[in-house]
Amino acid sequence: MSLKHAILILLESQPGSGYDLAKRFKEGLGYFWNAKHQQIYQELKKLSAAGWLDCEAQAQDSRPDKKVYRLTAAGHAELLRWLDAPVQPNRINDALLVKLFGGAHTSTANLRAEMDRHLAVHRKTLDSLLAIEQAYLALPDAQRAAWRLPYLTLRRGILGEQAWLAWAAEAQQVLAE
Amino acid sequence: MSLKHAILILLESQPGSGYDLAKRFKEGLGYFWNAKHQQIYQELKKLSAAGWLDCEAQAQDSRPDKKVYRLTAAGHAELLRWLDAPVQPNRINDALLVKLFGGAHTSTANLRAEMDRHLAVHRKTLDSLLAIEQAYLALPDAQRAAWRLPYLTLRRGILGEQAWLAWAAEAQQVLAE
DNA sequence: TGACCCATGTAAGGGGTTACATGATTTG
DNA sequence: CAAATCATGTAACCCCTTACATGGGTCA
Repeated sequence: MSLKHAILILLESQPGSGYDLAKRFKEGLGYFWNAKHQQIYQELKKLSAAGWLDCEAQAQDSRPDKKVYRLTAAGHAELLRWLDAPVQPNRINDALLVKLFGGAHTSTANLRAEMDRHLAVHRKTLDSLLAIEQAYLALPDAQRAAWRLPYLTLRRGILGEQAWLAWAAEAQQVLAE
Repeated sequence: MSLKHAILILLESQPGSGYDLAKRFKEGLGYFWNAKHQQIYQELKKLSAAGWLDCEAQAQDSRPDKKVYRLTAAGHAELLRWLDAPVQPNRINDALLVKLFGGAHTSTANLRAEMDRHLAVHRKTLDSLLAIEQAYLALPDAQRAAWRLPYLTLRRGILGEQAWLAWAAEAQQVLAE
């Protein structure tokens, strides 16, 4: 899939370590691509083996050593190739919907409780996305222009979460009967 | 995850073969849970090994034999257990957003073409969901009541696709500049 | 005749999670 | 004193996709 290419994109704009990437995933890409550190370290190894990354060990005092990765020319070429190729639309595998689909076999109280749990998560996600949007909108024009494509992905998150919440309202009405 | 439990739900309401389930996935659950036949056959084997399904070979003339699976008591208990337990919110790994995020390294023409491809897919999906909704709304009250929970999952699909399209309109405006 | 439906699988490999493992430094 | 941050990994396992494999019946 495209964890590989997400990593290439992040390292293209700024070399970094695995730990570093994990943080950047949580912040920038986190709301539409998740990756745990274990997987990131594995991918970095594979990307290096493929010749797309160079790795330089960097000693630090009073901190563990780190390995700083950066794109090679081949890595850059691969990134461009991937960006040029079509990506497949996403499959969505949503366990909550499976549960609702089969919900006739359990109590509506249970389903309501489940919805409430998810509602809390989605509300929190939306709030944090809106906060990031506020920060973006407060930037000077030049920086806003530089971030306009990442901003589109943020908008996707916001519209998606708002739609989720609108649906949840419908669902709660049905479950209240 | 919950492919196992999606299968249990389908077989609970109606015993069937692997081929059969693959079709039912495409129709009923398909817009929020995807499964290829290869995986379904594997899962059926595992579910049988776990004692959750019984399998009965059924000979047919002028057609290949089929294996009809149905829930055991243990399978039914497992389904109830799963329905009672909380499910984790979904992770979303969306390659299109990764591409947009890194889109500064390619041409906007390329990004526009990519968006157009996805747009066509999402429009088609929405159309088919709306058609299913029309069929649902035309049902007599009693049947509508019986399908109200699956209908909620359909609504999720509709609201989700509409939100996607609204976002795409925003994105196209940005990419048109 | 070619495409599609019925019907079932194996095998290889990639993607991702969970559990386990270590150990110093900084902050509340 | 406890928790979080910095920093890196291994191993086992599950989930899922892709490619390969077979073979009869129906319909245009």
